[in-house]
Amino acid sequence: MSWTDERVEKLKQLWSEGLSASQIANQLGGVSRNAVIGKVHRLALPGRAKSGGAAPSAATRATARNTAPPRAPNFASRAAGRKPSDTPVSAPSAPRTAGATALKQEIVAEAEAAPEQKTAPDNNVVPIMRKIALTDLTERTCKWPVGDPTQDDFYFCGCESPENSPYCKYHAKLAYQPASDRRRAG
DNA sequence: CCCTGATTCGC
DNA sequence: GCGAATCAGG
Repeated sequence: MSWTDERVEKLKQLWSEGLSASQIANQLGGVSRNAVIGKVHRLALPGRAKSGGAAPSAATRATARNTAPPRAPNFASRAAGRKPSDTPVSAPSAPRTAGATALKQEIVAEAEAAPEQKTAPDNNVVPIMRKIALTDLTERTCKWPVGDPTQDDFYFCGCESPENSPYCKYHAKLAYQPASDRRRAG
């Protein structure tokens, strides 16, 4: 994936809105958080403000950096040692499309299509809902939507999900059940 | 462990 | 220019 004008614009926008690099990487799709940070630097965008008011500036950072120059393993090849844990993964609910609007629509659709949540899960009480916000979702948090996205009490499950699955163990079952079974599993 | 941004440097 | 590996820290 390359840095097209549009993607750079999105990057600038999200970064200025205070989203973290990993969150931006997720929204853009196809890039790692490192890529985002690297791009931010190349664009010379303002980094995240440091402590209170005092200006850390170059001096402080330079000093801190100086403490760790002797890095450069350089033995063999780094390429060989690279771990391919950079799975794009592309979850079903991955944005990828356009802006927040599209994202929200997608979520709404998903929420309406999937769970029947009921007000009383009853004997079906799910594990532990961390009740996290959209912006707190990561690759390993359950992205199961709970409630009405247009309501204030909407949240995502947020449980631990197995790295590849967009859902936690429990919600993965619900999500991937045949529609016929889902009717009563609610 | 999870996460954050910052930097270096092979590509 | 790009971004993984790494560092430094919460």
